[in-house]
Amino acid sequence: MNLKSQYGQYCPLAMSSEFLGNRWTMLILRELLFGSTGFNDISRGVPRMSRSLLSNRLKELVKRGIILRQNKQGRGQIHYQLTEAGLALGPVVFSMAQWGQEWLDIEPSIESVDVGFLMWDIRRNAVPMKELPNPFIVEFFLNDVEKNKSSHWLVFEDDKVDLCHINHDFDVDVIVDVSIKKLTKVWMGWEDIEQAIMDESIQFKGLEKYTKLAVTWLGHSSVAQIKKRPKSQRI
Amino acid sequence: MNLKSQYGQYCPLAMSSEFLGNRWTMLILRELLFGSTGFNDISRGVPRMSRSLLSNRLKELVKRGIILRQNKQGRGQIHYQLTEAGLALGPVVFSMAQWGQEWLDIEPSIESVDVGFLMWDIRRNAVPMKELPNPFIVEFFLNDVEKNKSSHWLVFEDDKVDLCHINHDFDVDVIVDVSIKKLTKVWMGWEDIEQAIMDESIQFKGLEKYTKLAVTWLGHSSVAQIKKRPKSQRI
DNA sequence: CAGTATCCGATGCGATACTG
DNA sequence: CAGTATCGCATCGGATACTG
Repeated sequence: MNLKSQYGQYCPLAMSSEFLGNRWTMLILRELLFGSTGFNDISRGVPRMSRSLLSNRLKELVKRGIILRQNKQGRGQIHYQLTEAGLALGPVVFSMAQWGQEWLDIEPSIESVDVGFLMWDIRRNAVPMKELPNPFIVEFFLNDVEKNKSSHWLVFEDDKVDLCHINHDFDVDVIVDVSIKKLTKVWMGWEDIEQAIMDESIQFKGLEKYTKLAVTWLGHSSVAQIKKRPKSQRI
Repeated sequence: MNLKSQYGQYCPLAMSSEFLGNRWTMLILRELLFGSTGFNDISRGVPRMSRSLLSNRLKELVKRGIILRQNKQGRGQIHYQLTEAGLALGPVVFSMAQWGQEWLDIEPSIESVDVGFLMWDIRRNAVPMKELPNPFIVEFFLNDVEKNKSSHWLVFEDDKVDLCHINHDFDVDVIVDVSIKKLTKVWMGWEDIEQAIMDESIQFKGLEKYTKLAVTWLGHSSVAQIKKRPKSQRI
């Protein structure tokens, strides 16, 4: 962990960049800002990051006063929590995400979407609804993904949402049949989900009283409401 | 220059971080946003960056659509200019600087201030005034800096401000006698300049009609108006 | 669950020297 | 002024295996 100044400038931008510019750090902050507190939860949000590096980064953030490492109720349950200064990084993280959503071309990013990451992201923003049974179980069948990774289950229970990659003989209420690229696009707000339902590139199979609410309980990315620039202007 | 995706996430934050997180890139954007267009001007804003690396970064930014490289009026005069997407990064750069100004402890950053960088920064924000003669020449004498780097001249002429490190037998109007740490602090808004004038830790020597305007023509950092958190809360 | 230790290859980047 | 080419070290970080 490198805490010494690389830039040698008193400029606050330089001082902030000293650690915000480190590989993975912004993404870790995103996870924390979205509410993850456990090591494994954070790790699932940055699946390509090695756990040892995540460990180092978390230590650095503790040392810098961005997060606290707390051992709640003994039992090795560690909680990472943003300090007030860490919480104040929200606008920084958000402005960078907003710029990306507005200006960046999407094509490169959907070439190799990590299935696990997408599902974990969906779990995070899925919306429990009182109109749904308890539990309410949704199976995602990603029809263009290799077999052993193509099925995922979202379990709505007691106002929480869990994610599972293994079939536990669930009593599935709704099946979502869609390609991973299409799912990414509609969930990110890059394409209109109503249109995708119309042309059946995404299909919700189950009782109509549940499928007609799909657009709500599925949720969407927290930047989905930010409009992309027209294709010709993107970079 | 690495344009391939390191994070493998469609998340716009990850996509943006792919290049905004690169060493020096945010500082280069700061220079461009503040109006530098030439290679050497940009380079003076990032004095510890090697020129070959700056060259590479600029190329990358061109490739990504953040800046344009234009050869104005032939004659090898190259201008780097932000595209619309590049300009839109202003809020990102600013939010990061703002967070740093608000939350970061200043002590580490003033331990080893680069004199050249500070003077270049001051030049950028100095304010030409109609009440001043033309030219108006200010000598900075940094009384705690080694002799061959302690004197700098700011030349206000025709609504432009130039900086010089060599004594050209100037007709100096005002001499500023101050330590580099104190100058940094007041210029960054970390300490009150009026107070520093009172206790004579900064001294303006010259005709009173010019020295009494010093607080104005000296200017201050573009984040100086952002209040720091009380010392106890800083990190 | 929440990490740590070690290994080792890739590459980032600073230094230096050179060009039109 | 505006770069480019080359060298070589340092460190970053991924992979793997192990721990309480």
